[in-house]
Amino acid sequence: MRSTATFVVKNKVTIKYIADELGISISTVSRALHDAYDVSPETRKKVIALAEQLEYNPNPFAVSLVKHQTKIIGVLLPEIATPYFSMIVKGIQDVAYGAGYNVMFFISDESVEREKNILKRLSINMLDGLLAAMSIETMHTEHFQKLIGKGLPTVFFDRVPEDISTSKVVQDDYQGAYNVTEHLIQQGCRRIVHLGGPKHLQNAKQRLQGYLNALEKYHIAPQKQHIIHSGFSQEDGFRDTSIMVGVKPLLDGIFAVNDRKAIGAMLALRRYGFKVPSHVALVSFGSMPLAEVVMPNLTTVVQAAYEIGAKSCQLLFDQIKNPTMEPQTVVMPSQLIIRESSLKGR
Amino acid sequence: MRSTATFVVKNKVTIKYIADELGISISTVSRALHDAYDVSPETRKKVIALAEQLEYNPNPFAVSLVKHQTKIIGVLLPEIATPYFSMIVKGIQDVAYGAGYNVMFFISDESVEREKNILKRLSINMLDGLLAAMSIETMHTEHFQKLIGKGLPTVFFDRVPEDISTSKVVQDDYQGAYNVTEHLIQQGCRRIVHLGGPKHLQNAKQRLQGYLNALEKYHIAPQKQHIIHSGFSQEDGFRDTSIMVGVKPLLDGIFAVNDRKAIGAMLALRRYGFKVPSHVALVSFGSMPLAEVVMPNLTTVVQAAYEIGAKSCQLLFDQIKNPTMEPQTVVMPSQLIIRESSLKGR
DNA sequence: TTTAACGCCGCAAACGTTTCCGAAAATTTG
DNA sequence: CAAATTTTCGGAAACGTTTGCGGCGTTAAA
Repeated sequence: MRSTATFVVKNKVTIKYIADELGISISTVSRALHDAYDVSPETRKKVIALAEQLEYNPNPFAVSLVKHQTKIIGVLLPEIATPYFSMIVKGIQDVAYGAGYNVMFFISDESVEREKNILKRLSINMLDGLLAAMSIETMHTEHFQKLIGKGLPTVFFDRVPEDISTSKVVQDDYQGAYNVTEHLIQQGCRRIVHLGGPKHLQNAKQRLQGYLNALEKYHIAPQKQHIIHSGFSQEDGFRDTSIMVGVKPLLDGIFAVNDRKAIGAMLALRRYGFKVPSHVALVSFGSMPLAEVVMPNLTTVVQAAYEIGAKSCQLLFDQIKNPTMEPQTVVMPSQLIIRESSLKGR
Repeated sequence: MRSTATFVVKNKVTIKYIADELGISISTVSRALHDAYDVSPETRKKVIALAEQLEYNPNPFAVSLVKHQTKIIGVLLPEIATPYFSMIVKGIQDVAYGAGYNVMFFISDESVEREKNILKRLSINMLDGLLAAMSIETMHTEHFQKLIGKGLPTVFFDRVPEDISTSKVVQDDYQGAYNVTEHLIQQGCRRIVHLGGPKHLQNAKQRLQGYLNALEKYHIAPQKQHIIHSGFSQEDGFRDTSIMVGVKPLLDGIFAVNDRKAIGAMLALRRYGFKVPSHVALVSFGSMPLAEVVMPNLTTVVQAAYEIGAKSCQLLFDQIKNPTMEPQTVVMPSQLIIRESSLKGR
């Protein structure tokens, strides 16, 4: 026996309902609710009481329509299911929540095509601002420039474009790479392989440069065959390392561009009978959790993922508040954490 | 020398602008844009052409106001920075994007207080539906019930309430726990410790029950001192295991309620000189990546995190389309993946 | 030729707010 | 007591859409 379809009607407590209930006008209710001028204390009290009792919430869309602000920011990132990016998301989410903003997520899945579609679909007047990290495939940035040109406050983080002038938040990739390479050298490594990221990405470039400069500082000639570029995945690390173990002169250290790749490298080294760190010292860039879980623990330059997210969001709010603000590039300091995977000498 | 403040005005191409430009009325423009009746082919062509040229996007808020639907779903979860939940998020995001929906995220950070605040702040008419997983602390569910009572379509996943009748998506926790415990027994374990989750959580309960029933099946009397309940973190696993290694009769197997806890256990075992798996076999529940990265690789019941997210989202859309749909509970099958950490015999 | 039908279009209401402006009521001032 | 001022309020426009309805001009039917 089916009951006649009962349509659950969404909560209809509007400002008009309150006004009718109290026998006053909607404008008075509105003013009472924002502790504004032009309303007597008694009326205000009555309105507020009833609003609380009825659990009145203003319709955010109606408000947005007239106020031209949405209290929503967009976050566009290449992936979410890695510790690094999910930690960034947490940082963003925390400061946005604190500021009373809602967060809308978009994942490009490392595909420019999808990135473009997302931006196209994303109506500009839905967002007060945008936080973005580009996909690996993103070589050109017109799709971003168009949105920014239309007046959408934007801050890039991690994967930042070179040719757009907005605020940006990045890691100190260069210094981190320099330090960790220097550390390898001090451990006695002389034939250090660099498992690099995509060539065109700024942070990958910076890490490569840090590596090169550290070698130069110690008068070690960089070897072309010791540098290999690919993506950021564990599989990339595994494959590239499998190649590298066949290259002469034989490697004695690996600097991976990120932690997933380092883990791929570790697995490959084990597969081919190399011991870490005695045969090959291994270091990487990464966020915290992974590095402490593998055996041996990974020496890494830790990326302050949470802080990157939080800072980006803060910067975005600054710019929303003050649209004429000068673009600002924040470089988060990097910190070298030495663990077992690189400790040869002993 | 400062230029006079130039206020970047957001894109003002509205339906009205197009109408004026073409010398027709806004209603005609609107109808032309939705391939509706009552507009001549030529007019439609002109409108569409101009709209494309101007990159017209309807203001989603104005549309929402009149249509009473927002094309936004909310996702409330206890944390984002773990592989399990971030994988779920990816699943959600994928099907939502495919369906033309936007996703708004809220993180309770495992705090009921924050959970309640989020729900309170979340205006019901901003969302077409809600996907939710409860925080660890959540014992009562009135705050959810209130929203659902107001007519917000809701689907719970993973951390589901017992006392609310909505659609739910969960893991087959019982069967997974049974299988993995049986596997331990078949490996020769007889004194199996269970590192349990919070007692009141349904999935933790189910896993405990699977463990108990497997023991019973093999006529092994469960020992009270071999069962310990706490949270889900690596630290919890480390601490609990540190306690357990002092308990008599001495353990020979560990079944951890999730992978982070198992890793804590592994670290503790190593610290106290126990070898995995020869002294103590170790198994857990978990999403993929972590288990393959630690040494020895972890035997786990894999949680189909991506699928849980995707399925939940699908179910939510079904319910949005058909509000009178019967609530439905989907139990995702679990799969036991045997790796090194549990292989004693040999 | 008159009437009915139809294709195409514009008007206007509605969605739920905020806010400007003017009016009524209450109060103060001269 | 009249005038001026202040306090409190309601009307109405505006935000950008969608959509029901009525009107017009053209064509088909009677």
